[in-house]
Amino acid sequence: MLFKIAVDCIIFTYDQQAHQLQVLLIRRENAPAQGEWALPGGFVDQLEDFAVTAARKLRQETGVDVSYLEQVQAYALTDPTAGQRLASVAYYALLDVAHYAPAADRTHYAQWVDLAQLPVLPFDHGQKVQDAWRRLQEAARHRPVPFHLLPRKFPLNHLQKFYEALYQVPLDNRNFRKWVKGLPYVEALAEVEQGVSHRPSQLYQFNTAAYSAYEQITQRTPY
Amino acid sequence: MLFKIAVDCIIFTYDQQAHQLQVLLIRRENAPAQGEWALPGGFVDQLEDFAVTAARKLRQETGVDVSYLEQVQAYALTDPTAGQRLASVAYYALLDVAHYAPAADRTHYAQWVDLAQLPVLPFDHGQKVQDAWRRLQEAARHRPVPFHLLPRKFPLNHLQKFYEALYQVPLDNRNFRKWVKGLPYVEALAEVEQGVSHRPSQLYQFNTAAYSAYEQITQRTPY
DNA sequence: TCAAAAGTGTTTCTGGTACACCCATGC
DNA sequence: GCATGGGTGTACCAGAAACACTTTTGA
Repeated sequence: MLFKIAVDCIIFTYDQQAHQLQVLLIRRENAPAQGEWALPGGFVDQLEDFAVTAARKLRQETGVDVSYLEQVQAYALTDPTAGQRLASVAYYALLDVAHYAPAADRTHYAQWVDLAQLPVLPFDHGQKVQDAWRRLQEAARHRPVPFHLLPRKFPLNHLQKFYEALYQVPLDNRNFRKWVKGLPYVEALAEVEQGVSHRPSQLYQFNTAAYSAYEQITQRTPY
Repeated sequence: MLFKIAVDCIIFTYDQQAHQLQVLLIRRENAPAQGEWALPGGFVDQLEDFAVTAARKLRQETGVDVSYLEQVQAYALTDPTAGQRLASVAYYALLDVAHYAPAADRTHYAQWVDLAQLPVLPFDHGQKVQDAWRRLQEAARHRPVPFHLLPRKFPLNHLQKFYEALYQVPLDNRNFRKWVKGLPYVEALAEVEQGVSHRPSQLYQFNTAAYSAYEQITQRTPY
């Protein structure tokens, strides 16, 4: 039994204005579900790892390289209306919104959509988004996820807002700041925000080298 | 481009005598890698969810239903010697060793092998075992994994040995017992072990209802 | 001087870790 | 009575959680 295999990509970004995680959706140009909003992706048409396929498709869609790409899982399409055997492998990716804004004139083809306000998606795309989100939350416990989605220099409050959006919980800002300051790989800069009508915030940045060192020695307790 | 899709199963069990996690391997009856030890599995030949396929293949192999089945991930076989496009989806499963012992006369076809002493496996099966093990370790932090692999009634020390095997670290038994006694879903029985030449150990069992209740209220802290 | 958001410390509590000896049984 | 593995408690420390006011800027 032979299958066509699709890769579906859940591309997350973070909207600093709205303090919301967003997902990139495109309007499907072909049947089935033509004209509906759905996840970007495409069929595997080369002999290569699925991650490579996913990265390639995304580069075609957006013109940029995503900075983080992980497999969610594989899904069998149990309702193959087209009479074809279909399987799909979902990947989630992170993309700084500043690096990719859908062209204004193509707004009808690709758009960032708030995770909280997703339309009903065709096929199993809704499920895939949920699964990917869960995976992203899990990944962010062990890995420096937010730095892919924030500008290089950011104030701590933005970082906090990001975590609040990711986990959908409010965080205590004093405890949060204390926690971040204990991380050796988040480094305070001498710089502050400019031109705001309130006390300017100090800027921080992610330190890759410090993170590598830190990663080496990190161990998790069992059970 | 069309693919054949295989499911590969990493079936874990726990050997109480050796205090070792084990994986079920079979001797491949067909080329490629004919006669070598490899993971059980087979090609997807029905229109159904991959998990269902995996469960079916395992029932065919072992004659029993596994009690836990989770997808690891999908892999593209990047070196298709057969000239065929192959993909595979790995699943890991848990099976109480008491429920399935490979028939003695078929020892050459299926066998439990210590995770610590795996032979070199063909294809990417070695990688898959490692990935599955990692996933199992992760799952055991949040879910009552061990109870699928221990007899219904067990002494706490066996539970401890299981965790030591799973995470490959020694645990302090006083702290471990303290931890377990704090879990509402592990319930002490009035019964003790019989016929051992040392102090008999008290038996415990997993309480499904208590676990369901506990699961509801469990929340993990973000970041 | 006001509005708006940034920033700051202390106390309490909980859970993790380290550590050494007595107990019940069969032989 | 001895060998074998089962079973117990306490003190210390680190990290999480709760909690309210002052600071800096532009308008």
